[in-house]
Amino acid sequence: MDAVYTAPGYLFRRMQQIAVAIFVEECKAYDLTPVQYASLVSIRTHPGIDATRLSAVIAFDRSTLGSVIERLEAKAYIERKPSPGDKRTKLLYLTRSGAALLRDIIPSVERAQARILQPLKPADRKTLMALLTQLVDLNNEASRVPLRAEDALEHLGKSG
Amino acid sequence: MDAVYTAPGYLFRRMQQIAVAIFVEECKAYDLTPVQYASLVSIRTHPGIDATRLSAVIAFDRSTLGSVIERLEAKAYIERKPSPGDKRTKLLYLTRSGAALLRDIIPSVERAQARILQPLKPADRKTLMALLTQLVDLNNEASRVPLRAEDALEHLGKSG
DNA sequence: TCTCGATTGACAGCATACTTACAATATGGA
DNA sequence: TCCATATTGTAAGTATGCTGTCAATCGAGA
Repeated sequence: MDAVYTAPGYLFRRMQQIAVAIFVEECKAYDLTPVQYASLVSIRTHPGIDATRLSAVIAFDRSTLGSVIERLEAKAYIERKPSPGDKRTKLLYLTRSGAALLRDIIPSVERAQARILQPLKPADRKTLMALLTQLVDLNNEASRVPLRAEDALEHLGKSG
Repeated sequence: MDAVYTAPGYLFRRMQQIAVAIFVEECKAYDLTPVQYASLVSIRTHPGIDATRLSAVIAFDRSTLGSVIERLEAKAYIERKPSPGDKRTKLLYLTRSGAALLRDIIPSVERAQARILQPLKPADRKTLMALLTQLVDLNNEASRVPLRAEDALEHLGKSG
């Protein structure tokens, strides 16, 4: 591993940084980070989810997510309500303002996601995304916080 | 962008986290992070480089790199010497101990890099790496700290 | 019912990443 | 030579991302 440039780990780090830079640039009018955006989307999909389950649903670290939620609450995009059944957990809900933000920001997010892959030919974009999706899925257990979307939903009301 | 799971940005973030987790696991005997490793490798390749040029050579943020260098110096893997020509810059060199560490850690790093791609079929690994390399290169200017390997070397002694 | 083990949110501590700012120093042009 | 401008390292402030730990709470089994 003489030069670092050909190592997959190095390239994934670079791509992550590029993806974040593009996201932030496209969404700068909204002052929302990629992590905050993903959290909002998942809270909208699963209203009343708690922080631990949210961390499993988006595969983000539980400790980190705590401060992300704090910031989202400070910006009044979500609110935390005590759980009736379990005094330990706090349930997460989008506020009206959070729902509105999500509606407004989506075009910018889509533009960002498109820009990330834009330099490749359309066929190559498809190929890369297919392989990337596969690789993330197959390596799920290797990450510190594996994705547990299904399991997490088991414990919710799970109407849908 | 209803579900976050299909967004390239989300997938690159996940892969980066997976790659770091695998690196750390394989290299835990050495207590070295991926960023610290990349810095050491580049300092070995370019002895006497300064921090600003190093940041361009590996495309890491200049501010962040400051503390990375501090930690590497604290561990005695590198040393900083004042530049004879320029009182502002400090030149970076591997110590004997840093060079030894690099020699020892390389098998673990190679194992980590192989493990990252292992779940894919060999042909798919090649395809993914080719597309990823292309995409990083074509998006170079989009990142906050574009790679400037060539330019950076211009200003050095540049024996090789 | 009581107790032990697990879960939850919170916190401390470390390591990237990025922004802005600043003092010391260099450099090029008037 | 002098001065406006740029560069370098550093620092402060914010945001992930991870490791621990802890108290409060929960749940299951004796």
